[in-house]
Amino acid sequence: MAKHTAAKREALREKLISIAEQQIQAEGLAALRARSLANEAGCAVGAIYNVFDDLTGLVLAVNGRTFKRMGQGVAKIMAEAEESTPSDQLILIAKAYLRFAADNPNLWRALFDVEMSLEGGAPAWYMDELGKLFSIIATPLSEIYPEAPASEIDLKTRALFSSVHGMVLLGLEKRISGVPAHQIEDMIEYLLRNVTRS
Amino acid sequence: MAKHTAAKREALREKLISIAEQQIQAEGLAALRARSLANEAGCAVGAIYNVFDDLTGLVLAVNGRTFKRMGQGVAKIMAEAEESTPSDQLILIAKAYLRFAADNPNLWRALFDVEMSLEGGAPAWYMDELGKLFSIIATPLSEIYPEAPASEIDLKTRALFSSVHGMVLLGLEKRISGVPAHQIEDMIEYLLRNVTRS
DNA sequence: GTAAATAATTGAACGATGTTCAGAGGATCA
DNA sequence: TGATCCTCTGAACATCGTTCAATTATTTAC
Repeated sequence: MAKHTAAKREALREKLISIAEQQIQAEGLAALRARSLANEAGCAVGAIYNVFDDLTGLVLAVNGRTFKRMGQGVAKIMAEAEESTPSDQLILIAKAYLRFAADNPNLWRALFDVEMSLEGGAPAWYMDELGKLFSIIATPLSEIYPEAPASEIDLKTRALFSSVHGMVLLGLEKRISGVPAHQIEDMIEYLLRNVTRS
Repeated sequence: MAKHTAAKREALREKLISIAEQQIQAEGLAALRARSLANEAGCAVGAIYNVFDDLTGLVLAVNGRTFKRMGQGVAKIMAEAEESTPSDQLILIAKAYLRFAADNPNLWRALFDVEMSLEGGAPAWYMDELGKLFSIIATPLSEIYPEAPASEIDLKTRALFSSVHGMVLLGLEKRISGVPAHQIEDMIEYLLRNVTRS
């Protein structure tokens, strides 16, 4: 049984991620507490630091799950929309993004609120996941602008993703300029319909 | 001299706001420390709480200044662009917003990062300042859509502001998908030019 | 002008927080 | 079985925002 400790380690890791996920979902990233995590996981506070560098590492693991779920949701929408026009596809993707954010507000916010001060920025898989999302957007965009070079498609992709992100972000933000979800849908529809018409 | 204490109180208030403003500008909102503030202001930590409810109150005061400066910057651009087409005006406003954010990244971020958990959300003057920004955007939009009812102009205003905000936010975010400032300008130009063409 | 009342200021103390680390305990391997 | 390694423990540490009894300054009342 040479793998006993490794298995226990992995079990604790998964357990902590699940508990943190629940906690963030229920109370938000800012409410995450090391002592409360250890309590619910049935371990000592120090054990957390044997599995993760710090709480940021744990949150990044939670975000990995969130990214995966979000990616699956968006990919599923795209699979169902093979026949639609590129413009409709973009709108469907954006609405799927909105729906995910509206259904998982705290987990979604944690994707962008986590403190990543150390070193050169986000970890590689973070950028990978973002890249996947971008490439899903780039596909219909390439159909709309068949002559455009890759650099231009990339710029338009970033522009559209950032715009939709902004509408979702501020639209869901109750304290600033929050609006009903159907209004956010209308905003998305207005923007994308007008940008992408030829 | 019945006003001595009130004057001193106001002086300390202004001093604290200025110091906090410097600190946020230099090191970011997260680096603000009560003890460091008191040190630089030459008072005890407790004195801060005689002038502000808590550090959030102080940050809100800093944000008030920031909002004012930003509003002036945008208004100045609009004054210079009376002759331009509505579409060009929108682009100039957005670029002024970008320039302000790029020139004052930490103060600009503090506008949205400050924790406003208490009660029903942002203070009234916060919404007022946002309303002013919205009405500046609504003016050229009303020219582009002269037949649109107010509710529709409002929706489009929110859509465009949120979109530009998103592009500036993610564009300036080094760790996620940061890009050179001129690329953000290109993104803004692409989006607004295409949305607003008739 | 002086005494009483009111307000501001102080800084040690409080309760949290994330993180660490010496010691204890269990797993692994020769 | 014994030696070695790794993990786990939880008290201790440094730091944070915030409080509050005591002290000092200012204002008011006479």
